[in-house]
Amino acid sequence: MVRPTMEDVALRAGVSRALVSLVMRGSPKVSEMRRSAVLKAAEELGYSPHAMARSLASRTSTVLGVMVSDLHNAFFAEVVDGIDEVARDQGFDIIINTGGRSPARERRALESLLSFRPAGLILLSPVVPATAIGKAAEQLPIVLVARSSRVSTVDTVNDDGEQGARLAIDHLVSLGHQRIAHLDGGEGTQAGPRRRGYIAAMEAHGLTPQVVSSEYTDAAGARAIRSLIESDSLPTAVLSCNDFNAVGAISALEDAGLCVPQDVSVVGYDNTSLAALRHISLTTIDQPRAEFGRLAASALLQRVREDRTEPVRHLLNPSLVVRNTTAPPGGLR
Amino acid sequence: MVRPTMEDVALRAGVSRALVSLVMRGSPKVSEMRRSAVLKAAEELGYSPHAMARSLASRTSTVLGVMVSDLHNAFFAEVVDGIDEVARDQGFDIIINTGGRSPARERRALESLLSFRPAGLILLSPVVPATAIGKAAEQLPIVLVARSSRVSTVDTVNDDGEQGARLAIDHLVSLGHQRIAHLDGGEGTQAGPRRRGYIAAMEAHGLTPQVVSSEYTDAAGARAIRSLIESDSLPTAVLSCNDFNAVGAISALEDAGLCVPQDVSVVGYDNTSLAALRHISLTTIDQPRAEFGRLAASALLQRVREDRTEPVRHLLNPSLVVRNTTAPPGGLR
DNA sequence: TCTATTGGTTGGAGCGCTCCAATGCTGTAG
DNA sequence: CTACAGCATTGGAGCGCTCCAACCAATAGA
Repeated sequence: MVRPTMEDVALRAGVSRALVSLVMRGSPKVSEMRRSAVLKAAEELGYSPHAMARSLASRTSTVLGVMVSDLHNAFFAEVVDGIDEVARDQGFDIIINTGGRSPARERRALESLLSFRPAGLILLSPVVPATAIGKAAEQLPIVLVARSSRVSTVDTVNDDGEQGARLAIDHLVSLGHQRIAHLDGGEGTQAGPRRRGYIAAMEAHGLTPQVVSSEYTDAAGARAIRSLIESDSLPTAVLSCNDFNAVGAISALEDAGLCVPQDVSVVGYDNTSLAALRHISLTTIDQPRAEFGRLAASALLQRVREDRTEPVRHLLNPSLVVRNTTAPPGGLR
Repeated sequence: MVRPTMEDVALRAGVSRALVSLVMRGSPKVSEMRRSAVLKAAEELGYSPHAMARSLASRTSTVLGVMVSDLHNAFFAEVVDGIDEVARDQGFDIIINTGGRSPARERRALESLLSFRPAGLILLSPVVPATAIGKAAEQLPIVLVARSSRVSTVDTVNDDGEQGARLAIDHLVSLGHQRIAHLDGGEGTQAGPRRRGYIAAMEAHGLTPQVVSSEYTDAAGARAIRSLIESDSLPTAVLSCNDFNAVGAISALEDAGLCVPQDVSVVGYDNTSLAALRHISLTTIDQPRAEFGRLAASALLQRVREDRTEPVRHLLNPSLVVRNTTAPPGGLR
């Protein structure tokens, strides 16, 4: 249960501790002979450097902290993939912590992450108040994903929700739809831009927007559809606020004996793994999630290594993924 | 960008560094007067202790490392919730790292986690070779979740896959099914117990097992069903190795013009959020995921704090969740 | 009065490492 | 034969903290 130290390796290899340190950091100014002797000794002892001691001594860190607001959401998993890719590439490790969707837990997670003195922090869709972020930003570089900020020490990476909604509407209109409702995400993150984009796109096409209040869940999507059917105002196409909502909408439509997409077309948003399931095969809007992660990590590393100080604001373009839930209205082809 | 140290606080409060240390650790042997002076100075300076320096000096850690083999799988999110709950309760922080489903990345994640010298490690369904785990177990306590081990220094938390499969078969048999196939998970974790449980349950009912080779994906589930249809050996019910596989099976059945559950019943395994979607509404086997996490964290902390040395093997009981993909065979009701 | 005892406080050593100035060593030029 | 690079190597200081033995009143007991 006790790990060997640099001293142990040095002793075994018959060199000084400083030399072992040089070898471990891959310094070129070490003779091949010593290097191999040290590596051999380290191998035999099962030695690996103590990251904390290293960072303490060097007053630098090769760790990026990542706070994920909700681990249950696969959206973040792909962002983390992107972060991981870039970080690993540049010799950085990442440690993740989760905020569990509550500001209190998130605050604690932030504290915990900070106590490791990482080189920087990436916050995925955090819900903590802006002041807490601003305060942390005084201590280290911070990048926000899926949340905006005006603090100049903080970089942000977001998708353009308005454009995403526009893509969906353009697609539906090009299929021949005129009556297109939007099942709205209410207070949910990013619901605002999507709604605005929907309204703007409808008006640009000379059509009347029809916003139906709903939420980011499949139950809410089903409820919204039922209310549309009851009030006899079912359109020929629906843009849901996200994929879950869309799946709920689809099942409510099928329950009512309607066919998707022959009777009603449905478009989701987010392109979660759900949408790709052959059983669902949902037309949806894709956000470049891995790209979010890559950009976030790159932005952070620029601050860390290149001392950039002016803030970066990435606004990425979503894209349309056409699957089997959209077709021309009235079943015509 | 430079954080104050204990020295700074001591200076400001007019006391020694050691006293500040005592206050920070909540020692009772500090006079009220000094304590408040120190806390005030710390507050004013925005001081918070440096976790790494602390752990280096004390040769102990209040951090638990968690390696999640696949962040995309919501299964793990709930386990992490359970871990987090217990750990936080006992004053431990957790740091998460992801293996990205590849042994190489997982190995790296393990290394990275170890370099922080946490008090212990929880590995969620790891795919690294047992030897790597055994080696790590020489350095710190390790708990494995959803993977078994014979190493005596390693604790394990698993669900009883055999029992889960039995529950599913009993349910189907009680509905009247006689011909029930198992879409097998192949090399996947936990596929073995589930297969064994299926075979044992079938034989216990005097029925002939029919194991179809498949995988943990929806595409594989669909493929398996198509092969059954082609070979004209489609049973009246199917037990899939997991929910994804089941969803693939369902869509292949529907593509073939068959109705679920009227023509064929389908049971999944895992009770992922997918299964609960009304559009899918899958009968499946639930594992107590948060309980996995709680037990794993408790087991680890017992090793850490109470020096337990004999291994613990938790085997939790899964339960059947009946939804809308199972019914009596032949559509009879 | 002197010695124990106690509760509060302190300086110093040391955790495992990095960094730096200094050292030894070879080889080549003066 | 000395001088001087140039390179490989080393000891020591120090990162921010904890831990421990020592210390210092102030009070209690003899």
